This record gives sequence, C-alpha cells and structure tokens, in this order.
Amino acid sequence: MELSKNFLHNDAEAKWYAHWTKSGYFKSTPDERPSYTIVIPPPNVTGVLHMGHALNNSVQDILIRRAKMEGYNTCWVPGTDHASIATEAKVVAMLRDMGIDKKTMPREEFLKYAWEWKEKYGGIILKQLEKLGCALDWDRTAFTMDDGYYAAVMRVFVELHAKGLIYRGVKMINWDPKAKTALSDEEVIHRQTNSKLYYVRYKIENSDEYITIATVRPETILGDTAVCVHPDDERYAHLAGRYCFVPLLNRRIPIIFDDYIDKEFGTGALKVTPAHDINDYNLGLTHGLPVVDTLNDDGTMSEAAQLYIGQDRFAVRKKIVEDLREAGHLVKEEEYTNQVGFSERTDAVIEPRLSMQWWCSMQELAKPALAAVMDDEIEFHPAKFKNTYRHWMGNIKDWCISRQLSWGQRIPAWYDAEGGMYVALNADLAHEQYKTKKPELAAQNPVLRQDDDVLDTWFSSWLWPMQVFGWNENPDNKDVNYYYPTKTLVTAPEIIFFWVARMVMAGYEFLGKKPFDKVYFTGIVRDKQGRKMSKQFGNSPDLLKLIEENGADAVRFSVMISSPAGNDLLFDESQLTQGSFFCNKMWNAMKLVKGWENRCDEGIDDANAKFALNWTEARLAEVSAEVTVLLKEFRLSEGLKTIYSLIWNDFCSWYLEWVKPGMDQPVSAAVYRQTISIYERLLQLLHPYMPFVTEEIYHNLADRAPGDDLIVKQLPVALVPDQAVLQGGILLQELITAIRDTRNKNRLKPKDTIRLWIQTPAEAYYNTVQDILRRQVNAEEFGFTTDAVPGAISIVVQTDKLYIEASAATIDTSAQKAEMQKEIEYLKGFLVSIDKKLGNERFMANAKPEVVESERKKQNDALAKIKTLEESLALIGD
RNA sequence: GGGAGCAUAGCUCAGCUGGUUCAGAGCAUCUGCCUUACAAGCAGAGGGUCCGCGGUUCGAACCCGUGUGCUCCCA
Repeated sequence: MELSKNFLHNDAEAKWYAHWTKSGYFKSTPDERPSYTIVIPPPNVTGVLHMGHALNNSVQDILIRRAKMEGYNTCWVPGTDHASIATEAKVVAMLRDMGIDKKTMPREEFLKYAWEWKEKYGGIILKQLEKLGCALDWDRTAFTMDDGYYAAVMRVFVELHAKGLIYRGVKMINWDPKAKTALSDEEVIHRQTNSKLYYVRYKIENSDEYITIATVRPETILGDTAVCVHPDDERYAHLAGRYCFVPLLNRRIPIIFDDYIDKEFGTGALKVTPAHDINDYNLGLTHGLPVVDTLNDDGTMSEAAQLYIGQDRFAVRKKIVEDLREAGHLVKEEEYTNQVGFSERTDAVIEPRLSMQWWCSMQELAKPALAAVMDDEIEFHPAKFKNTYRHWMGNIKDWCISRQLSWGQRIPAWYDAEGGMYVALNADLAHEQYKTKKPELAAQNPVLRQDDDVLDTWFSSWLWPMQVFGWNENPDNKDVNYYYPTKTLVTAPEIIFFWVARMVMAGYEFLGKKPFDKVYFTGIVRDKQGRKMSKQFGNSPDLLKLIEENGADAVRFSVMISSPAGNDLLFDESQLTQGSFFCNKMWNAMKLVKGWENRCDEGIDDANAKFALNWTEARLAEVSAEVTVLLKEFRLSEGLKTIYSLIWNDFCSWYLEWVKPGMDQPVSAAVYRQTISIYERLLQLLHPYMPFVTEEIYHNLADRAPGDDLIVKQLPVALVPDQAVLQGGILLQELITAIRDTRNKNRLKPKDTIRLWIQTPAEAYYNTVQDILRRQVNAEEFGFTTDAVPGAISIVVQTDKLYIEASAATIDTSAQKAEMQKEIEYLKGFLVSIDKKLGNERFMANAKPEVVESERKKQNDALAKIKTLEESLALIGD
C-alpha cells in the first residue's frame, strides 16, 4: 500500500467514526463491568456548535475514551434542551417571516410549528458533535420535551406542590419586556451602564418649598407613591407628616421616614415607586403604600401612568425629562454609572415588576445539596468553586419557575370559574379533585381552565441525570441502578447555579442520591484579546470550518493544549497548526517504521538497540504513570503536553534515531516488532485526545483482526520504570547534545566527522551505547583514553571527560576556556550555598534526613565535576 | 459594597508538600543543515528584578501582610 505524504484527516475521520458506530463501541447496556457515565450538558436545541462546546465535549470525550480503555462500561448520553425562550423566539421570528402573527394562532397550532422547527433544526448541534469525534451513545439521545421527560416534569411539579414547596404568589419579578415573560434571578445579567442621574423637585404641600430627589429612571415618577428620607436627616426633619406632589401629575403623596435611606446618595431623598423597584416595594410594604403599575408587559406606559400611555419606556424617559424641565421641576442632571439588568436571552433591559408567578421554595432543597458539596461527597474540580457554591446556596432565594410562553412544559394547574385551583398530573385528575371538592358544581361538568404559563427550562433540565435513564417510569430500573449516580459532570462555571446546583437538589430530593460523583468546571474560551467568545461579539470561529480544514484531532489538540484545568483558555487559531503538525509527525514516524517491514532480519542481535528499547520502555512506563495521575486530577492539558513530548521528543527524536538502520541496512526483527509495540502503546495513550489519527495509524502499523481497534484496546498493566535505565538515557542524551553543541560552536558541518575519546571510569556503559553515540555525533572513530588527548577539544559531561578531534575544526580555545571557567564559577557558588547549609546547625537540626542526604550528594557531585573541569581546563593550555 | 482568582521568558502558561543540578514547557526569535519518515522537518543557542515593598524561616517563585494592576462571580 502506498502511504500518502501527509495524514489525510478528512478520509480518516469519516471512516473511523462510521466504523466505531457500526461496531457498536458507543453503545452501552448494563453488564458486570463497573460503569462510567457522563450525561452531556444538553446544548440548546437552537444552538450551533461553538468553541465552548468544542472544549466541553472534548473533555468529556477524553474522559469517556480513557475510561473505556480502563475497562469501564462507558455511557455518554447525548441530548438537547428545549430552551423555552430562545426557541420560542426563533419560531415567532420564523412565523413573522411567513407573515403570521403568533398572537392570532391558538397555542396548539403554535406548538405544531415549534415541533416542526425542532425536528428540522434541533438535531444540528448533535450532528456536529459527531464531527468532533464524540463517543456518544446515540441510541440514548434525550430531549427535555420528550413525552417521558414531560411526564417527569409534571410529576415533580405536582409532588413539590403537594409538599408545599411550590406555590403561587405575587412578588417582584424580573420582567423581560421583549420576550414578555418573567425570568429567574439567574437569567438577569447585570452590566455597568452609563446613565444620567436626574435631580427632580417635588413641591411640598401648603408651602413654597420643594424636596429634590435623584433618579436614573425619571419615567417611573408617574408611579411614585411616596418620597422617603432618613429619620436622622436634619435637612428633612421638619417635613414629618407632610405631603408633596408628583410633578406633572400633581398626585399627593406622603413624605415618609425610613433608615433604609442612604443620606449620602443624591439629595438624601428617595422617590418611592413600589411597582417598579424591589427596594421601593419593600418600603411600600412597611409603610402601607399603594402600588401604581405604570408599565404594560411590552415596556410601554400603561393607563395607570396617565401620561405617555402606550409609548415605550425609553422614549418616555427622554420626553419626561423635557417636560419636567419645561415645568421647572428639573434641577440638574449628571453623568452616572450604575448596574442595569439585561435579559440573558433577549438582551432587553429588565423591568422589576410585581406579578403573580409560580415559585419553588429552595431552602429545604438546598440543605442536603449544600452539605454534599461541602463534605466532598460531590467533588468540585477546581475546588475553588465550592466557595461560590456555598455563597449562593447559603443565600438562596425562591425560584421563579413560571414563564409566559407556550414552548415548554405547561404548568399542571387548573382553575375553576370561582377561582379555585387544582394541581394535578393531568386534566382528568384535576377534574377528580374538583368533583371531590365541589360535588354540587361538578354535576354541571364545567370546563376547567389550565394555567397558560410554562415552566422554566431549567425546571426540566435539573432532572437530566435521572430522567435520561427513565427515573420517572421506574426509579428502580436497571439503567438507573447501573448508571446513576453518574461519574463526572463536565460543564462551564457560568451555569453552576442555573443547572449544577439544581441538579444536585433534584438528585437528593427525588432519588435520595447525588447525581454525579465529580464536577469538572472548564474554563471559558476567550479570543486572543481575552474577550469571551460569543455569537454577539462575532469573535467565535466557525468550528465546522476549522474541523474541515485542520481536522478534528488538530482542533481537539489546540483546544486542550491551551486549556489549563479550571482556567480560561485563550484560543488562537495558530495553535491549530501545532495540532496538525503533530498528526503529520506521527504519520511520518509510522512511514519510517513501516519502511523497515521488508528489511527485517531475525539474525541480528543489536546490543545498542536493546539499550534504546529498554530506555524507551522505561520512559513509556514513567510517563504512563504520570498521565494516569494527571487525568485523575483533571489536569488534561498537562496530560496532553506530556504525551506530546513523549511521542515527539523521546520516541521520534531520540528513540527512532537511535534504532534507525543505515541506508539499505537490515533491521533486527526483534527491534522492529518491539518498535511497533511501543508505538501502539504511545498511540493508545494519546487516543483519548486525538482519536482519529491514532486509530488510523494503529491500523496502518499492522493488520488487525476484526474488533482489534484502538478505541476498545485495554490499557496494559502499569509497569515500574527502571531508574538506572532512565539515568543511562539521560546521560546518553547529554553526551549527544554536548558533542553536537561543541560541533556547532567549532563550525563543524554535519558531514564533517570527528574522532571521539572518552576518559571515564564507566567504560561498560559506553560499550552499550557507543554505536548510537557514534552515529548521532558523526564520529568515525571512538575509543577510551586514560590521559588527555593533545590538540583535541575537551569537554565535560557529568563527570566524564570527552576529547574531540576534528581535522576540519577551527578550535577556539579561548571561548572553550571561558565557558569552562563560567561553569566552574557557577558550581563553586553552588557549592558555597550547600556548604553553608550543611554547616548550619539549624538546617541540620530541622531539615528532613532525605533533604540533608540530597544536599550531600549535590555537594559530592559538584566537587567531582569541578575537579574534572579544572583538570580539563589545565590541559587546554593557551 | 461582598466574595473568588490572577500577576513567572517577546506570547500562552507549568512549577504538586518551602530545599539552587528548579527558574521550566510550547510557540515566537537567532544560528547551521533540502542528512531518502517528516523543511509541516532536523540539530543547536540566546532570552527572566518569578509585579513592588515588608515579614516568617537555616532557606521563599512557593507561606504571611501590604500596595499596585487585571479578570470573574454575587448584590
């Protein structure tokens, strides 16, 4: 078979993903092996794959593939989230493009369109995960609006309601005037905004005096029902019991006193608008103020505002300032920065609004969920997020779960004509309740009206780790028992409250068990300038294009290599080239090794190659152990760096060069076989990170029996590396590098040969490596000496002396001397610091014995080396 | 306002339990090589006030305090 010059990622990716799927490697059914389960953070059904997903899903895929190799029965469950607000917005927009107004159609018809939209576009993001190579069990694909899932949400609602943990009530909520729905606190993003602070004066009743307030929202003046000052504020003490008038409306409102007021802010007088500010609302409750709701649900002024009715709040803000100015009520305005809440989904400015909504009481649910994380029954990685979690959980507020939308699980509450309410799993059961409660009226069989609202999407996704395994149908089923609790949740810190915390609550509340053992929080993907990648910014590259052009492995490599555990990663497209270069490097190494296949000779017993083999085996054992630890600690980026360096430096740059036969020379069959074996294990180590290229090369290295695929190959037992062998390898590398450096410094061309003489007490060692050494430094002659070689360049490696003779060299003895002197000086300084330490009583008394021992060793080594260097230096002459 | 985190080579970051063979990696830079696996490569090199200041310690990039700058979360 002719091998291509480079690794061709497009062919390999399509081929191997199809093969893995066909072979059923992604599928999982419970068996006798231990399970390793991950549920995907369900991406938004409206979404397309972006860099955040690439990171998140690469991490999950790495964990899953590694677990597979460790013998676990792995199950990675895919799925999507119905994303109430976002999806509804998309469908409404689609209808508008078709010339249809959502308001004109009944709910059922709208839902029909929504489902059509979902069927058509909802699977796109999952398809894209295939391109990334994700080993997902596609047969288990779940959706938060599936029938079974829907039923689970209903049950949870009804149960929590029965326990009194879900209730209906009027409270101040976050209103999104664009989506026309309530939002939870978590869906509001606070941003610092440049605003203006307007000073407006209110006339005092029966007086020529005015009281001046400061506000950033002058349009809410129309809803004012009091002016409030601090009881200790002497400026206003004389106004006790007095009234003033709302400008433009001349509504008579009281001046009230409350120590909530900050005397320093503005004028120390606050206008109170209970309908449109949470703090004002609370003041209103304390002081029994009326509530005047001056806004409609779309952010225009309501009838109650009396003025500007039907006009948008921001237009009115401008207008009312002009009108106040004209009427002589505007005292001054100044620049001011404040925090303004925006809708996470629509980016509309949030209106605090009093509204009847459904609430989930969180305090009780939070207790076990908080304890589980604090006690590390659920481990957070990195652990710093425990603080964030504790803080939120400790100050938890009730959760507004109703949304004024159509797309989502409709709230299972029914109302009768008299205002009675029946919460039940379905309409029939609601009717049953009605009949029991009002038998006389029920005889007429009236229609009960179902609540129009749907539930917050997170009220369904908090059941994700349970319900994807059919918890609602039977909490004791085989899948739940086998896969739950899941092993690791991989997600972004931004949804720690939205989702992670609530899943923990749901897990304990409904199943009595945690939903996952560990949570790994990835960083946020940022661009080169450090900005968070987002659609709005347009700084997120087209991931599918990146995969198409560079290959999925290169994309995964670039994302993982720059992704330190729990820290943000700065993504730079130039990192992609490093990934594809790496693929290519491995491809070429394969070509080299394959080239030996027909040059094998069973008769060759190559002692030097044996040294190389032993050393590489030891390195492989050493690094494998390191990688195991790194992966366990979620230090995936470091793991990848470690493997990268093992393959590129140790295997390609050292080992392959050491065992490479000369031109047209035969190669020892044993060396060939073991090289293949080593390469296989290297590929296996890398496979979780870069699945396609490794599988491709694995199959190119040798003919494989059906089912012998890298993805399912079990990791070999861990071996303990031989330290002496490792040291021998390091010495050899130092020798080679030192001699090459000397060659460079003396302007020897690569083709110029040298004669090499070694003065060492360890000749046996050199005998095992001399062929390698000679070839690597292009030495035509090699031998031992007990004395200095006149006219040769002398260098010291560790404590051995090397003499290099080269006819082509123009030897620069002064540079050589300078270098040696420099090193001697350094070593002497080093020695002084060690002597100081060893001579220090307190060091000797306090330091651990092994530290003292290592200092002694350092001392001896330094002394020996100084001695050698000084001897060499003396021989150089002038 | 409350909390968390970060500051190490030109850039991005490692550096676990304090111990000069520990100041490191990758990229970038410089020098020499088209050596038949790979120029998408090979070989070699240079580069740092470990943010400033103070302290603890026999010993500090690491621990403590403080200042400065930046980032994030919550209100």
